[in-house]
Amino acid sequence: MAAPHGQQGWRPIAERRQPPAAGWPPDDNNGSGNNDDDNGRSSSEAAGASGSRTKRAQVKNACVNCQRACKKCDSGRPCQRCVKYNLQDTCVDSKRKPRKKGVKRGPYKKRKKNDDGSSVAIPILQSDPGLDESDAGDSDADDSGSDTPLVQGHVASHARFPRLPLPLSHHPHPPVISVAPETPTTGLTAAFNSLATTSSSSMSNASATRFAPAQHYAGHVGQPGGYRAHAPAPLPFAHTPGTIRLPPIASFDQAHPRARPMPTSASSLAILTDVALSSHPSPHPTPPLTQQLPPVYPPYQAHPPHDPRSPQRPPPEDSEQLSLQLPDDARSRHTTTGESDLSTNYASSVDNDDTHDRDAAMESNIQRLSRRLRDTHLDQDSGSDVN
DNA sequence: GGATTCGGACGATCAACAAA
DNA sequence: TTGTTGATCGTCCGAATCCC
Repeated sequence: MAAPHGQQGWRPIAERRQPPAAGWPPDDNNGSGNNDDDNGRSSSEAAGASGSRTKRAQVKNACVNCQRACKKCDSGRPCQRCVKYNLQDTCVDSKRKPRKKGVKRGPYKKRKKNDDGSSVAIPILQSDPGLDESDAGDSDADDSGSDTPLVQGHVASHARFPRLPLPLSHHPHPPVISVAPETPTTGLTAAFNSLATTSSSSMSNASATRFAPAQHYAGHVGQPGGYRAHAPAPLPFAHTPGTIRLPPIASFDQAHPRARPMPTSASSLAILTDVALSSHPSPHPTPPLTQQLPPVYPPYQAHPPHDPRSPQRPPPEDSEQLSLQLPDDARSRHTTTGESDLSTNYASSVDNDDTHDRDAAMESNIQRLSRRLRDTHLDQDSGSDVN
């Protein structure tokens, strides 16, 4: 984990660019000779002896291996790092997803002319007195009244594209991040919304009102096409055998401490269920969820993601899970629509039949969990005030 | 000790916006 | 039409952790 601010070892970013006294550079670049940026300068040089911070050089397009490892790449193919790890065969440019179009941006800061003719931006005052100036013109999660999505601004790439908790080579099945890519208009989300409201009743009102509909994630974590090769795109309520995967809420909360949109999704149901069950152990134990539900692989894949490092991966044995796959072209169809409305939902971008099949399966799971959750509450909370 | 994970800072790009 | 702004997407640093 990254050391949080204030912990030993943390340095300001600008300071981090300064080479430590010894052991520099660490990690992959250590002694590999590829510590030079594209301008031929070493990183320590680039850090700037003058004290003024210099830009961090980055390649236009990292190769897929470096991208996956979040490590420095170079413009050569194969790149130095791939050569070092004997990955020349797979050292190819990563694909960039096209930028979204039609995203509404709200009013800009008004520009005011200086005496010298130059213009300077001045912030637009917001009608909400609770917003300080730093919020003005800034799409924050608190600007819930705007037509901009709740989740805006920079979100750590790992929050947007969660990475695998273990090396792929250690996974008998690919882990799946569970984030709902559907909108509240679907039966699935509607069902979950009601459950979320119900199950959050024991929370404080403040917490409960922070529940946000699923589309607040839809433009980011739940958006098809936005997943790294090693971070499979999600299906609602997907899980791996042996464990239910939680959505990257912790990451999201760290990135947006003021905006905590609880994802109203099947994954949140999993969280709520886990919380409820852990705090209110049922007197009627049920089998583990993972024994009740078949493994679900991410959309666009008929098989688990292939890891070049572990060539032998058995195909999924349960054919039922394949019925939950999305058509191969769902992704491209979605990303080429150019829809400006982020509520354009994932489900609507795929065939209705597929959506219905998927929703039906998902709703079945939701309903099962809903019953469990409610039963648990009824068993344990009878007589207590859950309002 | 090397490999991997992962939070998050930082950079590049470009469409939306505002002013000329 | 042109310059500015800010959202989006990508790179990769570096600490923590894993694993041989």
